[in-house]
Amino acid sequence: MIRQKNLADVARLAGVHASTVSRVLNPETRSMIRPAVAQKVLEAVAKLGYRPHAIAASLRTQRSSTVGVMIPDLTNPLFAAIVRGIEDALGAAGYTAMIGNSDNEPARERIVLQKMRERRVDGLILATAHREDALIAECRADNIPLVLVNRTVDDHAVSAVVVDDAVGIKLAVDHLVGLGHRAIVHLAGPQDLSTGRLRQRSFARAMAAAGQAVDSRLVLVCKAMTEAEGKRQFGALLGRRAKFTAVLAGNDLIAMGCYDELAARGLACPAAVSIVGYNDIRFVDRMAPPLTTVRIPQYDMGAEAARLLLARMRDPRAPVQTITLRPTLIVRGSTAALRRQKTETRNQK
Amino acid sequence: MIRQKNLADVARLAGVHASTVSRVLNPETRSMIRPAVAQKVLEAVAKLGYRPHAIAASLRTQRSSTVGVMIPDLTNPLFAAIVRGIEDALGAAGYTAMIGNSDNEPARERIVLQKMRERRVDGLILATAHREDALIAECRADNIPLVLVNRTVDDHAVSAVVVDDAVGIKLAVDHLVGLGHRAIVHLAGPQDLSTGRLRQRSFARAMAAAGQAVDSRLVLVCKAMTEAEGKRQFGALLGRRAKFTAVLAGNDLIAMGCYDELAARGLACPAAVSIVGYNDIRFVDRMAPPLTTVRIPQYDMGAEAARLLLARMRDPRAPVQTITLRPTLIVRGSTAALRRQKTETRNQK
DNA sequence: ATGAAAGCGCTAACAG
DNA sequence: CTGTTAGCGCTTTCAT
Repeated sequence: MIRQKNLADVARLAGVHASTVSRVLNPETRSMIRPAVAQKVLEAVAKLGYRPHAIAASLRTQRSSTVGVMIPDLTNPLFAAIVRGIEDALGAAGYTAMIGNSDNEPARERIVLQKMRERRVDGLILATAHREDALIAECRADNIPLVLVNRTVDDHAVSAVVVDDAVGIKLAVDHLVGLGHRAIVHLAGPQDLSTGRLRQRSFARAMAAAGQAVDSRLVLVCKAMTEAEGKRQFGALLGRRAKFTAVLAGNDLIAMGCYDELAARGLACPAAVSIVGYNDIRFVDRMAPPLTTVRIPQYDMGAEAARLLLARMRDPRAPVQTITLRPTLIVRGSTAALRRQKTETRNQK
Repeated sequence: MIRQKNLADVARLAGVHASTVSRVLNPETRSMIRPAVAQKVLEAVAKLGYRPHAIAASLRTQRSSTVGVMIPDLTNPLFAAIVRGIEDALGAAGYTAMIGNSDNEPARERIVLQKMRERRVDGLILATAHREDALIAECRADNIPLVLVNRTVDDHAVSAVVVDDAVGIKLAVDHLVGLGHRAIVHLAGPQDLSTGRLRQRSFARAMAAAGQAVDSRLVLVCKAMTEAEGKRQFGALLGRRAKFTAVLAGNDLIAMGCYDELAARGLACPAAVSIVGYNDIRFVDRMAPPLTTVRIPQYDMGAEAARLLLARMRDPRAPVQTITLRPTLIVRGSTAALRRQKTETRNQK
């Protein structure tokens, strides 16, 4: 690859000094230069096909215009949607996202974060928060602008964009209770995640508010928010012949795991069991049956997180705040009135 | 944010020169330094919590260790999977991916590419190739290491990792013909994309090879590989009362659009129409009905593209090559033998 | 085996 | 309004 043109090359051709070229090219300083000169400079730029050297500029300005975005896994549609929201909002402000996948492994989290900080990202958006998170504490101590998305930390010492899970879970529980369900299973997410924990607590509260007793044997904690783990836990429950008529899953993937386990046992949803998911990730509306789930504004969460971070990067003393977005219930085919499924439930063996 | 530690800080504490610290920290030059000194340096590094300044290093070495990855849309599971493959393979070699979404808009493609080149990416992986692509021609002229993935260009002047669509389409056609289908629709992708074009031509050839005449009225070209466009084209076909019993869609999303249109008209798949997709993106196995489709090794395509690029970046004279991976047919519930659906097809209005 | 010095390309005081 | 100058933090030749 041949040497790219630099400011000096452009300056020479335009018959001005390099700093003049720099000023022409920077919108902030453009007005300092006489239009006639600016014109000449722009022509030289075009003629040489000059491209600014962002790395050199970063070194000089001590700003990379890059934001680190760490998520568990890009192939999870939830995070893909959040990332798009982040990228679009950052891009509009001239920032670029540097994306890293942690696969929910703390070791990888460290590596990814280390790499981002070596590249001197101006800020971080993390979708990987644990309720108590040493890595996040470190970032905070180092005073790097930081926003969490989807999950948050227990001490709320960091800005975050989350969903009102109390509302979301209540919508789901009331829907099921309204359909006549009483024995409702909750397949909670990991309890070291704010989402897993809050949804579980909200489940208990919502049931109480609906005048229903929670059977603690019907609350199981999944070790991960995955289909495999959902299937495993739900399978264990079915294996011990628990009595129930509906399941509220910690997220859509866990709900998918329930679908799998039901299929494996020849049971039908919603005929034998009603199932509600959480998040409304892409494609769950096309499943068999279409999944009733709690919709959260995935793209907007990302965009909002980016905006929060942008504000923080502009003004490092911007206040820590948690933005809580409202979820909505999307009723589809995976839930049905108890009456209709009663007989078939008895066939459960 | 307080000033981060630099090499000079570490050097001072360790009582050596900054260049010595640099040599200790670089695996390539580590052996130049006496172990005792290296030890002292490492201690100073740890004590100060020194983090290398990747941007400064990049400016000096003229290598960013970053690769630009442009895709149409991250929320399309096909590209999310490809990106994961790319990221994992790049990461293993110490490179980072800078991801950009084009949304299939040429204007955005230009902007994204411009940004990547300003950041001096060491190479590019593009999943956005058009059969004739001016942007790619530019990159080639500028001699930047470049690999295409999924799609390629007509002149094959650029390295690429693609799928053998002739094989994939033939598998699909033979499957349908084997089920007794004769009047088969092909909803092709855009003809300015290698995938859209090649799959359409392969469809004609595979039909011929199977001894079937292609009714040109049954071949429609979608303007985009999306659900909406699939639904639209398929709807138009149904609107004009075309006679057919099966559809081979240009990709899974187009197939989803067919599902939508059938549902809107109260027609059943596969009872009224058999449908085959392409790509086997995540979740199509859970649709109603589970989609019969051609599986392509999405993650591996990404990983392979990254490896090709890494080789090219190491040795700029590495040969241009196209790697063609084999697809497989995944038979699920969206296809059925003709006999069973015959009567219902007649009910089509 | 280590230090000294230069310079990657840019921006931002400062000078005029 | 434009030029001069210094320096961001690092790597790498060159010297010792």
